[in-house]
Amino acid sequence: MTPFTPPGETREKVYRFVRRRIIEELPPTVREVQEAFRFRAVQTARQHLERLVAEGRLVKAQGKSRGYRLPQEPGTLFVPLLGRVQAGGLRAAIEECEGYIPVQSRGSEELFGLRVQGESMAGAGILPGDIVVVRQQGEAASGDIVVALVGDEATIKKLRLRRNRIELHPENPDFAPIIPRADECTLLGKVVEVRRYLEG
Amino acid sequence: MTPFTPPGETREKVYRFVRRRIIEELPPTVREVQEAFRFRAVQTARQHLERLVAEGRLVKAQGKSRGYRLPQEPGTLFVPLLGRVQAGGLRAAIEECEGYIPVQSRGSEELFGLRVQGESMAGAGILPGDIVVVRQQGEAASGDIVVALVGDEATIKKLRLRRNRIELHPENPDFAPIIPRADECTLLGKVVEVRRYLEG
DNA sequence: TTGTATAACAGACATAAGTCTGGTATGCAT
DNA sequence: ATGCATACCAGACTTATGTCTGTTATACAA
Repeated sequence: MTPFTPPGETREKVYRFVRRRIIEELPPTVREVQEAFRFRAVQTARQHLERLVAEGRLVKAQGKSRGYRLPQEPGTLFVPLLGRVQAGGLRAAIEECEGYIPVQSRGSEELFGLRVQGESMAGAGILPGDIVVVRQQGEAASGDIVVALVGDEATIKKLRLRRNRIELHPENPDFAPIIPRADECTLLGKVVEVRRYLEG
Repeated sequence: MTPFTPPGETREKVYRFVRRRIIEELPPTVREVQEAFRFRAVQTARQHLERLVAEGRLVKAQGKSRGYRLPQEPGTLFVPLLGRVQAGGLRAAIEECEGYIPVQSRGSEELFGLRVQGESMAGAGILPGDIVVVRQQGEAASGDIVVALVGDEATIKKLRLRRNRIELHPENPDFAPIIPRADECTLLGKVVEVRRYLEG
């Protein structure tokens, strides 16, 4: 009645199935697992699931339907994609955003996406049309790639902290560093991700 | 018995509650909505939910538990992130993936993520450690950036179609083009997106 | 052999959760 | 008033889903 299966092999497949389901749509019910693997008994699916919980590979909410979850969720959130940012208005720019893009994040940070204009960071692999994902913060470390409002337009540069001033360095020999006065430069945030869409 | 509530006000709150629950953890059951709003009847929660479905702000899977979902609005899907792909095994590599990343997609395509190794595409802004998102397809156009299995390892190059052969061009003068025999080269897919995580 | 462990099955029970019928109260337009 | 719509409540029915008890089969080690 029971064709022999190597220990753990089916459980491994069950784990992958459940993980995929949790990430892509909805955690499966015990019976959905049963059906996916053509088990003739619900209990077979349940045993595998409970075993995975015991091993710490899944966690569950006792008695709740679709209660199986991954131990630590990836945490995806949608951030506004801005076309450009002009003087005074990060707030305004977010209001008038082009759309939203999915980003993985621990959740408590304020992020936005910004479309890159110009070649000044080409040496760092940041090209015109790329999208940078920016975490809003008022300070950054030397060497960070940042978005700063200089004059009345936002720009992406590498930050250098000097004795008593800051410098914004392009990564392209055709461009010169910017050395702004403190009162004409606002740090909007730090670039945490770069994206390039090659289609559409 | 019924303190008057402005039309639609509660429903708006229900919508926000459900949306938050769907995005952050798990779609709520009807009774969970009921309890969240202290409705004394399940039906009250149900009416709001069904109304939201009728308005197109939610979709539901009839009869299934936790069946309320957001309309496919963001069109986001999670694709497996592969460390490396070796001879024969895109299937195997997907089974043993490192994790999943969120990608925007129309849905019907087979995508995967692949970590970049080597400097050979630096000229196109594709650097070591970057992640390329690849759409699986057996053919591509001249000029596309593709992932191909040459020998026993996957490589990322720009495709050139010639009379009776193909060429795989790096974007870096330090590397030479690859001109594979047809039987030793398999096209895995086309790069549709490039990502670089600057933190973690 | 015996005992133990894993994998799977059979059939049920209990509860969680979706669905339904009918009712009350308030506001608004006719 | 009458009719209609919205918001809400009561209680039940049905199905989905989690859980339980007990059984069979195979592999392996003492």
